[in-house]
Amino acid sequence: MTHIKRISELQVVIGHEVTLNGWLYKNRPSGKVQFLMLRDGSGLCQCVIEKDKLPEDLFGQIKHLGQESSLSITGLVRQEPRSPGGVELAVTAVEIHTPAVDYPITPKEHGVDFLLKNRHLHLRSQKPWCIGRIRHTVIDAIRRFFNDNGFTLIDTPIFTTIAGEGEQTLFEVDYFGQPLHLTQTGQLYLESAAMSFGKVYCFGPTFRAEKSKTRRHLTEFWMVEPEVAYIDLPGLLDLAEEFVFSIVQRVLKDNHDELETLGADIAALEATQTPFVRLSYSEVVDILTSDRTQKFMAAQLEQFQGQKRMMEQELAQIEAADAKGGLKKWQQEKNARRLQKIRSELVELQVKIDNNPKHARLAADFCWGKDLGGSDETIISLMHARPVFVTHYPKAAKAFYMKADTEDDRVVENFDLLAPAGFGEIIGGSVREDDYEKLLARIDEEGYNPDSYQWYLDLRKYGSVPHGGFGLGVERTVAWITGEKHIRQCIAFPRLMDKVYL
RNA sequence: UCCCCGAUAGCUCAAUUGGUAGAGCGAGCGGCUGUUAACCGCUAGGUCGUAGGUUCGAGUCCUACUCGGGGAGCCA
Repeated sequence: MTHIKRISELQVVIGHEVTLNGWLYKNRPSGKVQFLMLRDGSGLCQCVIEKDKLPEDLFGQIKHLGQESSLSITGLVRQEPRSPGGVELAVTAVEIHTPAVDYPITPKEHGVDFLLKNRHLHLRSQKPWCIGRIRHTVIDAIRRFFNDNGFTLIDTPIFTTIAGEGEQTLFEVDYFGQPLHLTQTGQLYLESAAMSFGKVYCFGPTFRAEKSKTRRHLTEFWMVEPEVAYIDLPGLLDLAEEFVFSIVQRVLKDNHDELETLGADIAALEATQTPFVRLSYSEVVDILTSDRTQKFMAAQLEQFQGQKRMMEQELAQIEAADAKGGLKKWQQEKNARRLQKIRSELVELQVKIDNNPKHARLAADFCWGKDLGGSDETIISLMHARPVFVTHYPKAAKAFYMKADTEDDRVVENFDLLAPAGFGEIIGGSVREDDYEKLLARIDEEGYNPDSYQWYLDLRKYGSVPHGGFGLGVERTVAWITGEKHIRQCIAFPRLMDKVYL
């Protein structure tokens, strides 16, 4: 009796005959034996076909199958260390569903633009698949954490009537003639829910119309936002710390293989232990403008230039060897591939070398009162091996609803969490202003219409309590954990500024 | 909006100071019983992003435009 199995289940059915339903990832015919790499969505498995085990015409047909042809393969499961999952299938029967011809994405390298234009197909490749699995774990860990800690899920609206932090960054939609906006945060709605349930969270897509074309920005991304009644800033930091730690632990436990395939820095993730670093904004300003930062940047520049020299040396050596001649064909080809790789790495390195002095200058010239720029966050996070909390930003640089610090009225009780190794901000959060008069004054100062905020002000009228929360960007978190440079790889169908592919 | 870089075969990239467009991968055919981005032989595949200009001659130089990448500003 043959059972249909998924590749991820094969370890427990060694010695049995099973059927796998999947797609051809790679075919290596070799005379009288063929190695089919099959993927079925749960993993990869090598299937070995010996010529005399199948009808001759079927064996020939399989030999000419293109990548991504859909197949059902039946065979005996046996241990084989040379196969990706440690087991392989000794094939006894093959059913071809749909042969594929000229699949555009090959196991070789492709450019960013090409892959995004073919995102619907690229999703089948190893790298997007691994990232997708890790994203799934991250989201599951997020829900588990809040559900297990007494939080109630509240689904806040996508169409919103009021802005969280300034209206110029919102997408406007025509709602039966009335202008509404796509949500950029569920926070204001969540605050009212917190007064009902105590501890709540929302989780969904969020939209920003900012003209930001960087590796950290999407116009549509997913954000989870907890909001808690009766909490202060230290309480929020503890919550965020425990929360992020739990996500990292879950990914390490559930997705070790995927992290390895992606080449993620597993040791660095394991080193992400609590407590995280805690700095105030003012301390960060001191660090940025200090000699220590200038030395740090200079050391980094020196390191980049050292790498550049080494690469240029290798380049020259290879070119000299080529010019000398007498190389075998395979050596020439190997050299050509290496040259190509070095050249593209040199371009990337040169950008870092060019940017270093600019970023060093931005840091040195930083004045108290400005919001931290992307490069400033990068510098601070590069200087620390653990995530860094930055607290107490200047009031003027932050949103109207943040509570002023009781000791220093110039700053608010807020925090950002910077992921280590230069990834930058993954969380922004704050204690909310809970005093009716102070909040009304801030709304006036920002020039907003108080009528629009009537219901929000009501929360301060009826049993107001200290409360606060934060938002964590899912794609940024996934990018940090997986080691991806650009967050567009961390969502299935990314929406970029001025660019929607599919 | 500004700055830098780029656009050559299906994909990734070469092409010496302007002189007959190449390679690898992929595709097709053939070979190989243990392959791991396999290997070996053969074949097909191009209006060099678009438009104009300089020149005996332009992939290469000049101008404009289109598209893409990176960075800045702005922001999660």
